[in-house]
Amino acid sequence: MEIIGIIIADDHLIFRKGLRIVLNEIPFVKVIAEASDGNELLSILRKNTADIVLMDINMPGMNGIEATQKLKDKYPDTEVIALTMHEEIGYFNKMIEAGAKGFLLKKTTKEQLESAIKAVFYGETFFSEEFVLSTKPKYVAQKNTNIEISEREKDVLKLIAKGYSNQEIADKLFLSKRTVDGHKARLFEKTGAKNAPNLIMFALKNGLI
Amino acid sequence: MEIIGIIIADDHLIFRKGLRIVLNEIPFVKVIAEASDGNELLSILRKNTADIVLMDINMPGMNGIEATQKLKDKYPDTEVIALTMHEEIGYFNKMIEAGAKGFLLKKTTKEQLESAIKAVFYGETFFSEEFVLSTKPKYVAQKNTNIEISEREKDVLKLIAKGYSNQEIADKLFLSKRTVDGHKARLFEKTGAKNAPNLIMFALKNGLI
DNA sequence: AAGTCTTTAGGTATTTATACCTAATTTCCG
DNA sequence: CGGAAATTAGGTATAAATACCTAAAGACTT
Repeated sequence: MEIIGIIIADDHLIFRKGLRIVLNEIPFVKVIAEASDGNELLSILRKNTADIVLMDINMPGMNGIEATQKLKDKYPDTEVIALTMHEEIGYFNKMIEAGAKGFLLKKTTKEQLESAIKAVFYGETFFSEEFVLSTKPKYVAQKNTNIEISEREKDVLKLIAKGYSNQEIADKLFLSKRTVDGHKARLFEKTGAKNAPNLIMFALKNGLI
Repeated sequence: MEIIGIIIADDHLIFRKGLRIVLNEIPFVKVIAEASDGNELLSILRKNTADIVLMDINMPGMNGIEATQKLKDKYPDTEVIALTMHEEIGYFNKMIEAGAKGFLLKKTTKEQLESAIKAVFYGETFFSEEFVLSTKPKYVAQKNTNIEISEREKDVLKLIAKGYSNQEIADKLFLSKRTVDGHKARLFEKTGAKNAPNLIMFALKNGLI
């Protein structure tokens, strides 16, 4: 059997180490590298080839969804298996759209990991049972509430959360106050929030900040 | 330096393995055993003595809070450091009451882990920064900046979060708008928030709503 | 090359929020 | 009972936010 080369992308040091140990126990698997966020992953991929990336979703800097999009764009032969917490199940939809071929919960077993890696390597998909069972209704419900917040809008959002006025935000980002007004108006429109406090509620509930 | 004996209690296989690897890199630490839930932990303690238990909160069977209570009851010299996900921050008080002496997020660093183990072993307490920032500081390091929010203020706070204007809140609570203005001003004063969005941030971080 | 999206920004008007005052009831605790 | 805190609310001002407009430059896609 061929050796399957794997890269781990996760911001948890402890999780990375543990995953590496478990993967080392699988004979046909070789761990090539570890990345602590999306940017590091892409930088590793410029020098190394991997068959599969085991990808966390919630990472600082570039998150798993964005990293998966960019990865599939540049290296379509490298497959992605998402490794998520139960709480991150809401991102299922986005990860699938980004190109992930497998989904496992972080409290997976060695056996399940082995099956998922084999399946995805040979062109199939693999979803852990817990995932399929607990996502189906949410998958449908999530689709129409799929909100895309641009980078600049996120910048503004974070500064609103810190308590800055539109003028102060404009000064910090070297923009006109009117531009900030505009970004904010678009945020209201996209999220359906009525005003700034409501927007913050929404953003925190949906993991936007 | 003495060798500090540690038991890991967590239901995640991968997390246990990773934690063991990281702990093995700390020279004065020895991992005695791993338990996958509270019952297994207590059964291990009947045959072994440990200085510190690194305890997950959310485990099947007996959870971390109950396990900590029973452990401190039978083995008062064994200290507990909680290792939690950010989402489990709400159990902070219960774990403290149960007798935990330290709190770390699961995405902790080796350095923080080392500091926490040393501190707790020598009779002190250790809380990771994120915990201190996002929980009520009444238990943490004698900082008595305890914020008391009255019932009426909480009512107003919740309606702000839902996106209502001061006038709308007044109508809903059968008050004058000026009264709502007043409650809000007091909330700003008490929390140190600059404005409404900032207040929502604060409230959510501190479990006020 | 055409079209879309993002980011930028201005005009104008209105609504809302916030600051800094004061002060009357009510409620609760020692 | 007495005093502190909570709840209520008004006056006056200013600052800020939000609602509608429009529009141009740059990035990105097909």
